[in-house]
Amino acid sequence: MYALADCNNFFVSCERVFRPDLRTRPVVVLSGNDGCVVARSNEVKRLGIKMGVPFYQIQNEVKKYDIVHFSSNFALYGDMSSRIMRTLGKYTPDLQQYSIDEAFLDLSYLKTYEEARKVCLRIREEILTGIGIPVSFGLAPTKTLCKVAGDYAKHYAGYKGVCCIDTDIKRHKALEKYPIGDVWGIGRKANQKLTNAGIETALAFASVSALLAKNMLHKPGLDTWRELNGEACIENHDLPEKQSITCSRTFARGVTERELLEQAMTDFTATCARKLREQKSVCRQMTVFAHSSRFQEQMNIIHATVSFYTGTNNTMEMTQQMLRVVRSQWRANTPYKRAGVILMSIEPDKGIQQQLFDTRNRARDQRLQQAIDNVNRQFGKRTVTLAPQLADERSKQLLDTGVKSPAYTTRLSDVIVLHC
DNA sequence: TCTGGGGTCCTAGGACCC
DNA sequence: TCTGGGGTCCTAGGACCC
Repeated sequence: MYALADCNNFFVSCERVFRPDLRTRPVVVLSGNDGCVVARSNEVKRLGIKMGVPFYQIQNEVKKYDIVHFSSNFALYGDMSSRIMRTLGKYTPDLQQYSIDEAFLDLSYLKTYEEARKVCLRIREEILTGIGIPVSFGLAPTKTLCKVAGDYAKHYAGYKGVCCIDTDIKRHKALEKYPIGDVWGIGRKANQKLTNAGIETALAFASVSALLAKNMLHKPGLDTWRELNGEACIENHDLPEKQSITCSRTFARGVTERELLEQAMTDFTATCARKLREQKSVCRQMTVFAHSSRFQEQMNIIHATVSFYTGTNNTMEMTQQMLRVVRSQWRANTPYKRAGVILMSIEPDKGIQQQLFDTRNRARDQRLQQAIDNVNRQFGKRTVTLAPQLADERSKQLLDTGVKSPAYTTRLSDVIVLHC
């Protein structure tokens, strides 16, 4: 027995906690550079504005309906998320966080679905009053069915935020009206394929033979088919350690100055390496990329994957390699619009294979890196940086974000003060 | 003018082995 | 004329998720 806890309109809800005046107004939260809509209030959803639509394309609606917009504030969303996850964790021995605003709770320790439903109602109330975020719950024997139930909980007020699929009759009724394309794991391509074959609802898909499901959609599709039929087979892929770590950005404008691009990418490399050290890992591969706008006809691309013979998490070593790639592939007069660094082949930092002809003094590298990390942990992330990372005004403009709310819960100077 | 960022898993096909 | 059979490992790219 699983429960899916899913925050409603999460980023928008976070903003509204500290701006109660916006509770009844249409609100959107935007991606980096205020590019796309990544979260919408119910009022905005009702206007038919789609997830991921470029913000500039909806300017008419913004004016007409007086839509309020925010740039993403991940310091706020991350902190609100961890508060919610802590609360959920009190009610299950096995909490599987699935995304910033969703988690599966294993509730098999409870005897009946009715008991589980009451627990979910109680958690919902606790989070709503204690943290201020509305959460919907889907209860079912499989995670895919939880997703379906969660959807019903969100869209029909009668469920009071908790919907339960615990009998075959309820499963039938729920899947009958559920479009196949909305099922968790069925994406654009699979949806097209299934609708072409006349399979338009989740129930229609669940009713075909296992063989047909597998032939049409391979293993992932077969897993979805099983889950819809009540057989739990999507594992708790608890991956405490990331298998890849990315830091990438689209710039506010095309960057033609090489030093400026190097500066931004040194920052990306440093962020990736810090995350790698935080999870006590090393990597053996790093992909470095930068390219001009993907909406232009001809794209100029910097792209290379560097291998480290000895697994590393050292910012300086990785930065040297990153700069070597950028300097050898950089082309003048190219406006680089997007760039990033991806770390792969990640392993625990214990028992790294040493190399006979290693030219680096790794013990010394590590002491220096630790010293820098200690200073930065105590005095702030950018207290000690590499020289190419030195931020100047131009780089701030590159990553400029428009209207960001204060870091209400993570920066002392932004805490709201009440004068009574 | 303007179009996000960070992940996972699966599969096919190549290279290689005996 | 006729050109084996059974494996493993790695990688790139596709599909999917929020």
